[in-house]
Amino acid sequence: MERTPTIGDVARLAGVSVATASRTLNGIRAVSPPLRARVLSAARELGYAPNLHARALARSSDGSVGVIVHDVGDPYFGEIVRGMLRASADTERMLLICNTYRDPQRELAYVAHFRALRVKAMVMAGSDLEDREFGARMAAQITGFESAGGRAALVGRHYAPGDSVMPDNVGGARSLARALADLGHRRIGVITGPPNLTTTHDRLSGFRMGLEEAGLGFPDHALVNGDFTRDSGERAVEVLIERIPDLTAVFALNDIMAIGAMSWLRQHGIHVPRDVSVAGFDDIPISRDLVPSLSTVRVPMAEMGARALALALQPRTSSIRTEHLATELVLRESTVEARK
Amino acid sequence: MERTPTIGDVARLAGVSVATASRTLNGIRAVSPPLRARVLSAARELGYAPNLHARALARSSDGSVGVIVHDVGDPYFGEIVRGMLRASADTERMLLICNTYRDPQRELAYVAHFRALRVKAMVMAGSDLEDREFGARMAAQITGFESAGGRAALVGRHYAPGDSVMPDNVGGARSLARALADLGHRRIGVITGPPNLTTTHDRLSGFRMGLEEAGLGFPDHALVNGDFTRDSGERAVEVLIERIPDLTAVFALNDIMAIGAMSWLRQHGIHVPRDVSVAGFDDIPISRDLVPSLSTVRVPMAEMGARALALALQPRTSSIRTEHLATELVLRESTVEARK
DNA sequence: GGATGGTCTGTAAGCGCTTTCCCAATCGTG
DNA sequence: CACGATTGGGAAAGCGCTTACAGACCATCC
Repeated sequence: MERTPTIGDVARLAGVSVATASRTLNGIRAVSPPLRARVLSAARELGYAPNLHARALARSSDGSVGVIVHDVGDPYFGEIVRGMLRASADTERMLLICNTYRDPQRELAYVAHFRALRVKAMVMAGSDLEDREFGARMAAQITGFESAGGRAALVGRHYAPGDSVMPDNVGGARSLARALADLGHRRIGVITGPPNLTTTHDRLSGFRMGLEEAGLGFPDHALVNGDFTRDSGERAVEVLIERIPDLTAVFALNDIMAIGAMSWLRQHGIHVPRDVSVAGFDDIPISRDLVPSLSTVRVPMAEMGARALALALQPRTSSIRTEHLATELVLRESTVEARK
Repeated sequence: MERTPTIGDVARLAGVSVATASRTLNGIRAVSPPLRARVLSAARELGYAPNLHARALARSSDGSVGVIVHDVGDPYFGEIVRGMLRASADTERMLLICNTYRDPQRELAYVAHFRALRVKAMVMAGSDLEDREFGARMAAQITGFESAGGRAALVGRHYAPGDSVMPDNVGGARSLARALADLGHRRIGVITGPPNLTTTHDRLSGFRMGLEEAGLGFPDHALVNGDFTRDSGERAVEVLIERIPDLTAVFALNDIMAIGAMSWLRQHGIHVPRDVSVAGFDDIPISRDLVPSLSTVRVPMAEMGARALALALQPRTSSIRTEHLATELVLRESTVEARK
């Protein structure tokens, strides 16, 4: 078990002081070519790699950015992360990615961890909770982080006190509602997300708004809670069909649940879209490859990630900035005219 | 821009030495209850969070584990990462996850970065390249890392000199080949992965082996290169159909490419499975929800991730350990008897 | 020729934490 | 009651790096 070489070893081998070695290794100009060459070759010879903790300590921040998402395995967040990675591909910048699995405690723990790591910035994606207690603690964390010089950017959050990028959930759901109404659907079931998420709230109220504009009402029993997972979509659609046997359309608040719903329908001999139309939200990559391909609302996930990262790396402005990104209705095969 | 409180501030406020504060905060060695209480309340009052870089420097390692995968957005790697996260959920352990997008340079850079961070262990998932130069450099990195006390574990790699977990690619492909042969398929096209990946190599040779056991040959022109992405599957199947118009089955070396292939076939009026059977490999979560549901070979991805992490956290043994995990043939709707 | 200024280089003081070493106080025991 | 054995707490020495600060050297200019 050898000792890892330090900058002191490099300096000694090169016959210079550690200061000179450090300056050379960091590319600071004022080092004469001969010394510079000696240092570099010494470093190479020893296989020297700087200890980043020591560096971060001395500089009192490493340049890395903390990223907090619900689950990178979920295509929605996967795309957001991909966008961030693409935007940071060329730089040396390190992204630290954490999954909360929607556990608020874990989320707070990660924020604390990132603060302890003195990251340069944090990006948090995923709807926040409509929970005062949680919101307050999160706000306190973020404010503390920023007042110590950190930067925070958010994706799709309303309440947290930081710069954010927001997809137009309300507008997207609204145009989807109108599209369904135009297709003649009158008995529409909705599979929601967790009731305390702002995303759920927004998509739902946009949808309701769209229906009302078309002169349609929307009974409470047409609403079943899901939790944004495939299996919950499967379970929810069963409840829906039981409650409203003559349903003509199902709107799931995200694509994953729509996939679960379509699977259940298919297994129970209910043809999509002939018997029941199905629509989702997000337009995750797989949606176009489903059979039938899924009608949905496209959310520019990768772009949201990239923009959020950019926001997080820009210096702080006096006012909080919010960038709104448009969503786009994508009608595919899974929605057709309502049967009579 | 306030100064972040340090352990010194806590100690001062509590009226004790930093040593006592540190001991209290780390729960190490008995500190008398009154002092302990004073320290804890001082820490709470100041909102103290230890600087992890300083801690890592003093302890000469933080406990974190570096994870290198091709792309977490790819369901295969997503599941592996999920397995690791689940296995480390209860611990304080931090996983640092990096995407290489199969860029060997980036992969080497990440390894170097993790060494510089003095991580406790690294887990690398994804087939390695059959490239001597790259292999040598990677081996040097890993050996260096381990001889400095680090631990390395690999998922699905042959050559790198570390403990590893390996799915039985050969066996899985072999039983799939036999299943296709049993269904009467004689003209089978194969969509491969990148030719220099060991995974490609193993799956292909297993498949060939299975066919030969059934007394079938396998012409070169029935082979088209893909790169494990959906779009490459789409392109490859087009070439295949052009070359062998009376094809009865297509085997894609992973599910994602099978999805692309099915999409192309569908768009060109070729019915799966009636006209052409399609099979994949991996059994990613979406595979069962496809229409038709996809026949494939199940690879226990999450378990591989969990096992690899466990391996990485166990102390090193004198000999290299390799855990083999079984794969399992999963026949679904996308494969049926060959048409005459 | 000495003062002036510029360019390199080295010395040393941190960055914030852990941990060894040591001392003082307390305890148990014959 | 004296003694070693324990125990709790503090001083201080690092961990490996960056970066003022200052000193050395050389060329330039009046």
